[in-house]
Amino acid sequence: MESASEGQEAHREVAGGAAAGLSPPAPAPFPLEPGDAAAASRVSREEGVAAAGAADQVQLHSELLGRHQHAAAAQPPLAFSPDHVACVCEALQQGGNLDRLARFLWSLPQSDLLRGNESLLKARALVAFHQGIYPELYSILESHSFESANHPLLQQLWYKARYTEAERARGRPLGAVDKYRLRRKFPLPRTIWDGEETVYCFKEKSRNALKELYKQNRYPSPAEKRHLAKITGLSLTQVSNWFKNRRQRDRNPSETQSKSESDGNPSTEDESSKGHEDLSPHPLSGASDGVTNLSLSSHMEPVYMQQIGNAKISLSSSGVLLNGSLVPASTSPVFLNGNSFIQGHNGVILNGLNVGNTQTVSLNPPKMSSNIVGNGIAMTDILGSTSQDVKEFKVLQSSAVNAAATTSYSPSAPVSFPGLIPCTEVKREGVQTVASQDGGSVVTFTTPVQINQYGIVQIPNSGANGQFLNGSIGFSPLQLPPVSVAASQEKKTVHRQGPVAHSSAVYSSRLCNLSVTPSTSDGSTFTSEPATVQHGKLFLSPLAPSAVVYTVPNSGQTVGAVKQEGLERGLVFSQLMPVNHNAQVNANLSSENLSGSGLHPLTSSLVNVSTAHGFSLTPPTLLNPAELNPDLGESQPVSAAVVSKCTVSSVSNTNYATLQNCSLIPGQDLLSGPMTQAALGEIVPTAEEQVSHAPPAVHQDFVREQRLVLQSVANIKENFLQNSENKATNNLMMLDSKSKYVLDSIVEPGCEDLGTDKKELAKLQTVQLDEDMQDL
DNA sequence: GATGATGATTTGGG
DNA sequence: CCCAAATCATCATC
Repeated sequence: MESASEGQEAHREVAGGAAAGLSPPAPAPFPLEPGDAAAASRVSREEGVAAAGAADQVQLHSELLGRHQHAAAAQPPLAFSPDHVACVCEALQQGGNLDRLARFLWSLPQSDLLRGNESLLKARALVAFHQGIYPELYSILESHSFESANHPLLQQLWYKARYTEAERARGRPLGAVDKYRLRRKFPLPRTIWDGEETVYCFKEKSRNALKELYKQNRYPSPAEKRHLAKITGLSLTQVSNWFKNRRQRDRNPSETQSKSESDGNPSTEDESSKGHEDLSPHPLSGASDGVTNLSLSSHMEPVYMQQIGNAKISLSSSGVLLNGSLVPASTSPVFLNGNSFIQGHNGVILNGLNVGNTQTVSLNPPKMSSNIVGNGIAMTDILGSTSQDVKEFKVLQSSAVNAAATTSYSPSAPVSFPGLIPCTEVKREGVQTVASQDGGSVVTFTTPVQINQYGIVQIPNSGANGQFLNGSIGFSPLQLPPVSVAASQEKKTVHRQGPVAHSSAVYSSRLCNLSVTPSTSDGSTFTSEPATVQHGKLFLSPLAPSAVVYTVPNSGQTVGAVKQEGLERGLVFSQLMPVNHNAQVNANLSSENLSGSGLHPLTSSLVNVSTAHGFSLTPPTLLNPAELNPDLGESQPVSAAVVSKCTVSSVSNTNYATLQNCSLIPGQDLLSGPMTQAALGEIVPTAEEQVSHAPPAVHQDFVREQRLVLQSVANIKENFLQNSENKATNNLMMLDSKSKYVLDSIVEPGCEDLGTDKKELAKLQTVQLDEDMQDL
């Protein structure tokens, strides 16, 4: 309840909340009241104290300097870097001491170094608001494009300032309608708003994500909810409430609510949203009736959607997701079953996770080929998919125009995913390679593909390496023994931060080795290219022509368990980085299995498969975010960006261990601004990580290198270190297609990760203060 | 202001 | 703890 309220408040504050007059119960998102204990408490303990201390000292320092040098009429020398200033600003902001913040700002030199410093601008905006100098506030807000992390706060400032102005002008409190009109009259500047429509506190994107999952599963598992919450930025409670309400309203046909979502095409949504009244809660309810929805998301391309039997199939160049988790497709994959998936060479992802019983996804030759593979443009974010795309089953043939790659699935033998629920199969009948238009993509399924609920993909090698994808991607006969990582099964709540976060960060930022311990045999199979297993570490190198990784061996999982919880532990395979004739696979085992940490298994299990052999898409095309999607924000999950930036980082929070594609973060900030670190959540910065913020050189190496590395958390640290040492040669990157969402959910910029800086600052200022005192 | 949409809350059951 | 059902509160729109 509390969390719900909190979440609601938080969102309302951010979104339309302003209209309601900013309900007071919840702590204000920003401390406007000096001495706000709640705000102060938001500063993490150690760091917070340190920051506050530093801030105090800096404040004193600046005041002293001001007094001391007043006579000289000289601008006090900048005793600290812009980052330090930013940190102090943050500390003062969080401490709610705006008056002091104002004085601090006032005392700062008009240094160019500080110009453009976002924290400083934010602080100035806060001060302007606090002092009622609204024109200045508006000017600040409109003159600088702020990071999305600061949007909520600044948006609120914007609206509240407008309200206050109007109230003063009218001499009476504003009503909801008045505020609504003001919001319309003074829309948020794009500098503090991503442009995404927000209705009822929920962003359209979030709604779409919820709808997507709802269509496939009206009763998402807790894990799915968590994942959804993560990617939507909503709280778990909100997600649960949403599903609850949605189910309820779907159940009540009485309501006119054929719903806005079903708006145009009720028929297309009925299967999933209506007619399920009798469904009993079941994680696979969506599939329980054999209905599998392949949602489609497409931004600008025509998409073809076909419904065969009771399966809905939506395809798009930007990625399709099946059953559950929305995973942004980087290269236009087809996601089957969200959490874990296998992505083929050109973007076909077959996820083994409970695709459902007896689900058969038949893909019509021509259509499927062009759609699933129609990958050229990929980059579109799934969440960005307009519900219309999905609703309107009409969709149409995707113009393969954009598809530049050709992928053909033509295994000579059935591709089976052992362990998968009975008869779950994805088959492409009428195996025919569709001639790609202008070299477009072609996907051909000659044989049924079976996926198991663990995301294990076993593709019975059909002779010649079981050419599965475009001939360039084959399945090696090699089958590794079931992998299980010896790890404590401690509850997540135990070690959330600290070591866990750290290891996960390291882990994700530099993929190293996968320590696998052949053990339990739950049917898990790992199919991959030649690999070597040494000392519990599995090194899969050069994936040669074929670079499709499958499997998600999971120790301790009951074969029959078709629980999505378990599914989450599967590895997630995604093709994020087509690299020239190189194959790279990064595998990450579930953190839960690996370390028993609190890392979210779902996101912590990521595998990137980069296979470029035979890749026909020209790197530039794929790697240019702007081209892919001009609207992509800096936080968009553009795998290509990684290639260009070559900076890898990771994000993890209490529940998540996410492999972070640093390119999503403004490179400069990442490299230089500690504040960005803060934005990364609970990652514990380490020397190794610092190193991971690799120089451009990494990119080169990365591009050239073929590597498949799997690492277990058990060895994460040491392996990482090893890799650090061998950085020159081992430049690995873990890309996470979900990064964006992770980033989206990041809040609390704070100074938590600036511990070092702050301490140094504190020291510095202390020394200076002492000196000043002595002078005085 | 009326109305519908939507998120949250409460209550009761399993 | 999750769910369903009823209900409340708020928002968005006309």
